[in-house]
Amino acid sequence: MSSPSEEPAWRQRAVERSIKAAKVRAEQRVQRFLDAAQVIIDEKGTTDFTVQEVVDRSRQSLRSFYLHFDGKHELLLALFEDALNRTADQIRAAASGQKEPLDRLRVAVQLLFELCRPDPDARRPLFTDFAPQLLVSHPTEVKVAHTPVLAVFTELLADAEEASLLSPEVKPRRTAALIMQTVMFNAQSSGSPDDETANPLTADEIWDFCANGITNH
Amino acid sequence: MSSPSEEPAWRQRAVERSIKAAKVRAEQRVQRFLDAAQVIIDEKGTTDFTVQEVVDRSRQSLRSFYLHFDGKHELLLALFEDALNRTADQIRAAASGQKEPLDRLRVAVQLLFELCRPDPDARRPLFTDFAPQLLVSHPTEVKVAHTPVLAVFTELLADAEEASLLSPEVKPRRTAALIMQTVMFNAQSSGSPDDETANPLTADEIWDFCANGITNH
DNA sequence: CAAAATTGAGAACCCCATTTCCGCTCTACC
DNA sequence: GGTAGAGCGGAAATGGGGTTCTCAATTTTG
Repeated sequence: MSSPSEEPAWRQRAVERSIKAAKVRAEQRVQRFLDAAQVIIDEKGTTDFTVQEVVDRSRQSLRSFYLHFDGKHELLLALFEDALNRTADQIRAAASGQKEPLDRLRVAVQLLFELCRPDPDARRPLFTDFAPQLLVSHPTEVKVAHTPVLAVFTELLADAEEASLLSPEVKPRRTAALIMQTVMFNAQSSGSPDDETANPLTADEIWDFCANGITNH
Repeated sequence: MSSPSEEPAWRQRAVERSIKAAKVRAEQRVQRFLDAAQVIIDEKGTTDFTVQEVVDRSRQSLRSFYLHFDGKHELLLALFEDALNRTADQIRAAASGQKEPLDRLRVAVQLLFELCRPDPDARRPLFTDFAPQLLVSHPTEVKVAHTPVLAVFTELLADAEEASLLSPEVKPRRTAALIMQTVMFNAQSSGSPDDETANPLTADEIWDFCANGITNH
């Protein structure tokens, strides 16, 4: 009786109009939570905040928080997705500065590497803290969040393939995922650039590794 | 007066004898905790156990647990180290079955990949759960725990280098770390083999990636 | 304006790691 | 052989944090 297929269009529209206001309000509240969380993260340089802090900062209530989010993890995922979207844009922009497909790819790899590297000064614990944390608790959602960055690399690889710059067995889509994860994870466990330990992996090294492999041919 | 330099050797020995028994007892208790934890992990196929469970299983007490371990993380690290030691041995053994240096390396890469891949059937959540979890909380210790596996790959790469099979710019030690992490991390986020999703990365693919890179040369 | 839905403020609940308290037992040392 | 002390089991207590619940105030809707 109330199946969508039997709902007259006019009713749909009426309901929607009625709901729109509420929807806007809800979105505003959600945004306030997100903004508050982002501010806290920027301040503390870590994702070790409590839900209570976010609630206080956004001048709302716990009740409201759990009304809009399924839990803390959804908040984290939302922030993570935002960050990855921005990152994807940033990488795309940087890559577009190069003419040659392989140069574009190189720039993309090196930038992603620098962005994911843990740097105590730069305030971006999204990758160094969120990623591993969420990867444990919600691997599927994390993969989805990676999509925009993955898309950039897929494009870049497709371009390179079209220019016959890649080995014939390289499949752009699959290799894009391979490269992205290789770069991101290796960046995270390479000490920060100013670390004195023996392992400050460089962006060049990782690019050489991805591009040329290790064999002597 | 009680400085070590003034302690006569006979006293040192006497004390040591006296302490040895206690030490053995302590080691046995520690081992019972470790065994209990391992059993629970094997049963549940996850590392989501509580300290209380381990205590009950080992028929000891919470008090005793915190007397022997600084906290849950030490227990996890201990298990993780054990697992990585066994893994290193296993890889070394498998690799030794091959004659050619590059074949040994390939076998090592492929085996490590399979071992780190999340397989619901195989009971080894050490890599899929521990690693990310500990990497967040105790990155330094995790790196130390990786040492034995890293050593295997360093040897294999050194062999290959000696046989002039590697590109000249490849540094065995650094590249070993690069390969190990690339393999481990990519394995963890590649769906299990029987997964229907589009991304069941294969051991061959990751080997090709590491060995040959992506460029067309 | 009245009914209904949304919020706020805060207490309450739960899970779990970690600590603490109280006896008991076994070891070490005289 | 006996006694002080360390080691230990059992269980209650503490504490941090996420999540839920209660109730009254407020806003939105009709």
